[in-house]
Amino acid sequence: MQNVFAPHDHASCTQSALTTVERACAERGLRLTPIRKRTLEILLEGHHALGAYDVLQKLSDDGLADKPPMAYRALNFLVEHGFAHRVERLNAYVACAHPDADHTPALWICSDCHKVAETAQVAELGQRLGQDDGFSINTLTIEAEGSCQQCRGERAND
Amino acid sequence: MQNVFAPHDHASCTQSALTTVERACAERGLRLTPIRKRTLEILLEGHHALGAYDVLQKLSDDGLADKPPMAYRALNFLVEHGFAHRVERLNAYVACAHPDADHTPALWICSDCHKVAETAQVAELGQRLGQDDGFSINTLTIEAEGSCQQCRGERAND
DNA sequence: AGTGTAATGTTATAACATATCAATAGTACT
DNA sequence: AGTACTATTGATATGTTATAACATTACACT
Repeated sequence: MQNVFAPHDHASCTQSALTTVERACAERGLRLTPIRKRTLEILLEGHHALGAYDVLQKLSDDGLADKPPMAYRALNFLVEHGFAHRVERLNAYVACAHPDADHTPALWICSDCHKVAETAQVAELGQRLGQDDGFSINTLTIEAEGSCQQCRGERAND
Repeated sequence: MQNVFAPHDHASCTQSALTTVERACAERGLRLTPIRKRTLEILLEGHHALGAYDVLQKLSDDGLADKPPMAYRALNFLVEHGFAHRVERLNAYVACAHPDADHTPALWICSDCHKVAETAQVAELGQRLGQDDGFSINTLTIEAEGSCQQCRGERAND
């Protein structure tokens, strides 16, 4: 998994995510309807978290949806099936960087460039944390705000 | 640190938290004004997360505050100084179970009894996670939703 | 065509949060 | 005590995020 904070070929990055999701939907009998697909594309435009109303605005520009529930439904579909993540700290959403894996990600939110990256699976870690307290975890949220290597590097050159 | 999910002497639990916060404020030159103190007491009434407007309602019942900013100011004061935590997943607030330590807690949210517990410090763990990605963490959020031992035990008896 | 289910469309409102400015209370100094 | 300073509170208005509830349309299967 490449570092989303670093410069990269974003077009191919987007395309591969889209293809992966399309395949996953086909396999699982899920319908990637126009609204849902466009919502995913919108989230994939950058590695930034977008609020539901930001997404709605773009959907509205495209004439696809113009009421809050429409955006929320599409976003919830993507989140439910692991094609996007909700960023709790931002009340916002990001496209998933590797939608083919069933994973509990840790999200890194750079407060400088506002990009959001995710790590590999950390579910195991959570289970271990919970066990100490006899707590059985359904869903785990790990999010950090800080600064990415790229932004720290740039600040050093100021 | 005792298990908040388990039955316990809540009066003394509350009292000791209150005393600890009072002492901390005295030491650090912070003003635990009536609104702030009452807000803490409200959060301490149970180990549940309360929304800002729930808190506001109670403050209003006591004639202490009746406008949203008043509740938010008190809550933010408590959170800033480590006397309460914001639960991102719930957009809600819990009293801190050990307000004397500077800590990054992991919060366990029982979806059955709705109590919220916290573990000991997990900041170190986060730093380690972040390092792998060259990410420098300012604040770390770890929250899990699941079921506590007590509620699982009770369900077994259904 | 008829039925069941999933998805979309629409209205209204609930729930959460803050910007801004005015008034007041506490505090520190002369 | 009086003044200046700062923190806190009081009040208005609005911004932002999210969902309940219900109607309609599209699709899949018989």
